[in-house]
Order: sequence, then structure tokens, then C-alpha cells
Amino acid sequence: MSRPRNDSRRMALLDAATQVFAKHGLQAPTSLISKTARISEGSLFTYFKTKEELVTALYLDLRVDLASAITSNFPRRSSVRVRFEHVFRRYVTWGVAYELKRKALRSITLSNLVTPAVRAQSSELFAEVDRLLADALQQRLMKDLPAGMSSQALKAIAEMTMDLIDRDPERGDEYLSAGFQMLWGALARKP
Amino acid sequence: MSRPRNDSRRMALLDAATQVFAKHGLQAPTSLISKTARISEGSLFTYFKTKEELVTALYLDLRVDLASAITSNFPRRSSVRVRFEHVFRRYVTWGVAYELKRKALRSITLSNLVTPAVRAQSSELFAEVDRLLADALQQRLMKDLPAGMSSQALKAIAEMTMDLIDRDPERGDEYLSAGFQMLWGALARKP
Amino acid sequence: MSRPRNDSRRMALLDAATQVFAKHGLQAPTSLISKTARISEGSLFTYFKTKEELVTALYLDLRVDLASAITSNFPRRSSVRVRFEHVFRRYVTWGVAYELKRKALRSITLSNLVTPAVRAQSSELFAEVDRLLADALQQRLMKDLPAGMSSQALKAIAEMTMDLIDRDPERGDEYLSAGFQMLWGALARKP
Amino acid sequence: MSRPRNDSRRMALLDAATQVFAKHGLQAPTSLISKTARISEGSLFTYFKTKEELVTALYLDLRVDLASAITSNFPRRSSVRVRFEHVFRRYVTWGVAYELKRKALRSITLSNLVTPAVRAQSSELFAEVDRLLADALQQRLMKDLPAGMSSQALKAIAEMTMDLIDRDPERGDEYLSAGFQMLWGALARKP
DNA sequence: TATGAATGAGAATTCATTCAT
DNA sequence: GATGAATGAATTCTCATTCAT
Repeated sequence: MSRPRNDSRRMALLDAATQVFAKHGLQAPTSLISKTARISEGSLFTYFKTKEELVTALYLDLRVDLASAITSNFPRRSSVRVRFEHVFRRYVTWGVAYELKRKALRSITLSNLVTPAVRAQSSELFAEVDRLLADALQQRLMKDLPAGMSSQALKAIAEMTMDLIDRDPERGDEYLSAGFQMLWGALARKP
Repeated sequence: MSRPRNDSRRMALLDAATQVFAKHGLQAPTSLISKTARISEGSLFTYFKTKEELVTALYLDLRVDLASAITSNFPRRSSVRVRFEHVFRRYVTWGVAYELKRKALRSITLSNLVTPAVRAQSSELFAEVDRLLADALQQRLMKDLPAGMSSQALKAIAEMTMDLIDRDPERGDEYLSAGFQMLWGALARKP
Repeated sequence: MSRPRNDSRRMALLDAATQVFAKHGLQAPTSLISKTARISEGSLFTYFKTKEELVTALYLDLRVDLASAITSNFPRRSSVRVRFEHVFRRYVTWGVAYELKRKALRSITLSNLVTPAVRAQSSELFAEVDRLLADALQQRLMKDLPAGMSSQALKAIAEMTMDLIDRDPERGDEYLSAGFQMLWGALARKP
Repeated sequence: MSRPRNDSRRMALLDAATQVFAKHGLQAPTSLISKTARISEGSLFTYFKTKEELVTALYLDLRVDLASAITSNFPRRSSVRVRFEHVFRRYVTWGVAYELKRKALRSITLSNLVTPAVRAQSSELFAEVDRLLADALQQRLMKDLPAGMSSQALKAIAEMTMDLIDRDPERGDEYLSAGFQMLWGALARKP
């Protein structure tokens, strides 16, 4: 069978799953998701054969969402630093604006439900970021770091920044600036 | 006298819980824990009245373990930088050596099962680290960062480093050095 | 449309609960009830969220059953004595005909599972009986008894009569007549 | 093996069981009983092989207690009416004074744990009462009631009276007098 | 295809009883 | 005998998934 065609129901389910997983974690019952989506319990399983499939689909959906937030209007021609700041600000801004999406994505990422293949597949969405890091390296702007470490640092510092803003949203801008300063200090060869 | 309550059974349960929670997350069944500890399902509950109590006990146990790894032989009289490096290396080394403990601790920390009071209590174990950060600030070695951000950065970069070492243990030393460089670059006013 | 919720399954469960509670008391396992009703263990909880809710529902059901047995064709215009006899005979006859219902109701009544509010609510079903007792008092047919004692006596003597008929059903009519004689002797100012 | 000789421990257990069964019903855990008796969980089972055996022993103990309360100083030579009143008052007084004993005894009586043989055995303790009822019958003081009904009425009205006194102890004497009046009215041929 | 009732394999406990000390 | 830790079957309830309508 092909995927059921009523796409708005599918999206309603993904949206509901975002809310529910953000609030209750991955072990939340599927019945809560279908209820939130105002869809019958059984119908959920016509859109996603299993809970695991729903989780995987949501993971991909959220990763696409995040990637497009980062990549849209990407200043491809600008300097490394400008692009870096773009990525960081967009990442954090997205995470703060869509707290539920971020929390759901985190819950999924921390679980073991998503296969490595799917993770790898979704990573391709962030090719622009990889290119940026490669440029930075080539231009000798970055410290000599083991492969892959810089992107992880970006992620770690961004996530940390979001958590802090969650707790104290009024000082969001401060955290955002400080976060980028820290990130640049962590990665750049010279400040 | 009755059969004496065997402390090694309690430890076996905590150890089993560490393994199980690290592998399957907190929602793993208690039956898996008792089985892993080669103890009957009912006996678990003579040592811990509820699953929550087991989780809390394990949390405290692991936090003490980590704190003592960081604090033992702490070079209290040394420079901020030396103490910083001590903390970072000990933290990462502990997390790599005891991957399961680290993952279990992470699972517990991310859940909401541990009460704020217990969290606060266990934080006191890390007073030495707080003092170090205060010293760094006072000596104007650190950037002007919003309160609490530096300790979160320490944690974020350390955890990131551990994750990388997990995936590629052979280059552990590289990651460790690079991690500390990044941390220092992130926090220090001057490199 | 989905499979329609089948009212006969709910009734089957109440019926099974009646049998099981009558025989084994309230602490009988819900699994025995679902088994008796030829329904899966889980389904019981789609009809009654908890065991307590099942017990309460059964209590109300049985009280309604008893009340309607007593109240149907109630000789509202007849003398106190005739009405008294009506109540007593109907009460006892119901309890003998539906021994299981009576025993289940007794088990539930003796437990503390049913809230006072629910008890009060169900008592309203027996308003006719209260009116009868009030009439008897007003017409000075009854002894001067502390408030509430007469209705308790009615209940006590009726229940006693039913227990005796249980043990020796063949002499049911004798017990019934004697029971009423005793009740009247107990309450009436003059025989 | 013979019965363990430390009788005071056995009595402590029976006493604890009385309190516990009165408050929580027969399904109360044995551990609560041993704890109340300040005796180890295991020791309970050296005095009573099973919980059922404990229940049976307690039943007999309480029945003896009640019987002796009724029978002591029994006015064997007095009139039927005097003896009747003696029995009734002693019964009710005992039940009010030893509310826990009464409630425990009721819990046990209502359960199916005590075998008919044991019930029959304990009934012999009340031979004096049976004799009284036989005398009353022979002297044509009593209505012509089916066999066994008068003793059940005595029990039913006495228990009802105790319940009322429980709820409103200040009017205990009123209830007691009214209860006896009702009993006599129920049983006597002439008032 | 949509619905939601039905299912049954777990889940966390509890507790009478046993048994090592 | 006394103790209380150990046991595991039993209990109430949950939830992903199926299936009759």
C-alpha cells in the first residue's frame, strides 16, 4: 500500500507527537498522541505502522525543520565568521522559538530508537555547515582539532545556550552573544 | 540472628541498575535489574521500596563517585588553569572509564524522577569546582559571562568530549587535549 | 464506525462481579471477574477504570435493583402495617431470590470502598421506606425509639430472615411470616 | 512438635491480630500483625503455621471471651426475662467495651476462613443461652418461631444495637434499653 | 479508511511463607 | 527458638497493536 494520502492528518499526528514527546518523553502512550491530534487511536497506525516508525518520521521531520531554519538565506558568500554566527544564531533562535520541537528532537536523539542509517541520512541536510567548517579549517582560522569535533562543539554550546535561555528567557540576548563568543573562542585559532 | 542484610546485594543492585539504565534508559523494567543482579524480583523491593527510590539512590551514588573522582588529590593550591585542567581531565577520564555509570547518570539527570532537593544536596559535593570558577572570575581570567554559564560550558564540553572518545577511543588523548583547549578558549579572557 | 461498545459486556461484567464478590468477597482478583465474564483481563478496565469504580458501579446497580423490588407496586395508600409488610416481604423475597446479589451487596456495604456521597445518593432510592417509618411514628403506632433505630431494625431482622432461609429454603414461608411478626413485635407500640 | 511454650508471645500475637483485623479487615498483612506485636515476621509462623490457623485461633479465643462475658455470674435461677436481659446487656456491653474484639470477630465470622466444624465447636460455649431459649419456649413465653430463629434474633438485634452505640456513644443507655425492649417485643408472646 | 473496543503481554508492587544465621 | 532477608506467585493496571464494524 502507498502512504495514506490525507497529509494533513499525518502532519497533525507529527505535531501532536512533538508536543507529547516534549512534555512526557518518548515513553508517552500513543493514545495521548492520537488524542492530542484529535484522531482515533487506530488511525495513528494507518499513518505509522508502529510507534517506532512514528518516532523515526518525526525525527526526520524535525531535523529537516532545523536544517531549513539554519540554511535558509544562508550567506554563502560571506566570511567564515559571518556564516558561523549565522548558523549559531539561527540554531539557537530556532530552538528557543520552537522549544517543543527541540525537546522532542532531543528526546528522540537520546533514545536508541533511530537507526544509525537514518541519523546519517539526516546529517546530509547539514552539508552547508560541514562546508563552513571545512572552509574554516582550510583558511587556518580554526584550531587543529580532531575531525568532527568542531561540529560537535557547535552543537554542544548551542544546546547549552538554549537551556540557559529556557530558564531565564529575559536575558536571551546576553546568552546568545556570550554563547557565540564562547563558541568562537573554543574553535578559533586567534580570538 | 537472622540472615544479615548483605551490603553486597545492595551494591549488586546498584551496579545492575547502572548497566540496565545505561543500556535501556530509565524505563527499563525493574525485573531486568533484579535479573541482572541475580536477585529475585521481590528482593529488589526489600532494598529499595520503589523504583523511584532506587533511581534516587543510584543518582546519589554516581554523583558521589564522580565527585570523588574529580576531587581526590585536588591541587587546591595550584593556579586556576592547573585546577581547571585537573577538573576537566578527571571528569572526562571518569566518564570514559565508566561509560555505563556516565550514561546511567545522564539518563537519571534528564528524567524528572530526582527531586530538586536531592539534586541540590548532591551539588554540594562539587563545591570545589564552584570555588574554582569563582576564583577564575575574581582573578579576571574569565570572560564576562552571564552567571552560571561557565559551569554549564564545562559540563557541555566535557560531555561532548566523552561522547567523541566513546566513538573513537583510540584517539582519546587527542580528544582530551583538544577538549581542554576548547574549554579554555571558550572561557578565558585571553588565550 | 468502530465496533460499538456493547452494553451487554458491561452487564456481563457486573453480573460476573456479583457472583465473584458474593463467593469470594471484595478482595477477589479482577482477573477472576473478567474470566467469569469471558472477557479479557484488559477489557474490564475499558469499562471500569479501576476496581474501585467497578465496585461502586455494582453497588449502585444492586441498590437500584433492590429499591425497585421494594418500591414497585408499592401500596402507597394502604395502612402503615400493610406497607410495612410489603416492604419486609419484598426485601426478603428479593434477597432470597437473588442470593448472590444480596451477598455481593453485603460485601460491598461492609467494605469502605464506597464513598459516603455514593451511599447517600443511593439512600434516596428508599425514600418511600423513610416516609413509611415517619408515618408510623406520627400515628403513634411505633414505640418511642431513638432516631434511626427502626430502620436499622427492619434491616437487621430482614437480613437475619434471609440468612435463615438460605440455610433451610423449604421453610421459607415460615421464616418470612415469623420474621414479620418479630419485626412488628419489635417496633409496634401494641401487638 | 508441641505448641511453643512462650504463651505471652502467643497472646501478644492474638491481641495484635485483633487490633489489626478490626482496623484493616482480614486481608491485612501478617507483617502488620507481627509488627504490632513487636515480634519478628518469621516468629508468627512458629506460633501459627499459617495465617488461616491464626485466624481460627483468634476466632476461638474471641468466642470464648464473649461467652464468658455473657456466662459469668449468670443468674441461672432467675426468671427467663431476667436471664434474657442479662444475656442481652452483657452481650452489648462486651461489644461496646471491646469494640476491636467485636469488629475482629465480625470480620472473621463474615469470611469463609473458619470451618463449620470450628463454628459448631464454639457454639457449644453458648449452651447456657440455648437453655434459656428452650426454657422460654417451654414456659410458653415466646412466640412460636421456627427453630433457631430466636437466637439469631438475639444476635441480630444485639449487633444492631452495638452499631448504633458506636456511632453515638453518649446515648448508649437509651439504645441499650430500647434494644432490649425491641428484642423482647420481637420474641415474647405477650409484651 | 476511520473508528475505538478488545486484547494480552508486561509493569511495579505486595505478601504469605521459607530458610540461613 | 527467634530473626528478618529472600522468594516468587499473584495483583491491579497500562498500552501498543489488532480487528470488527
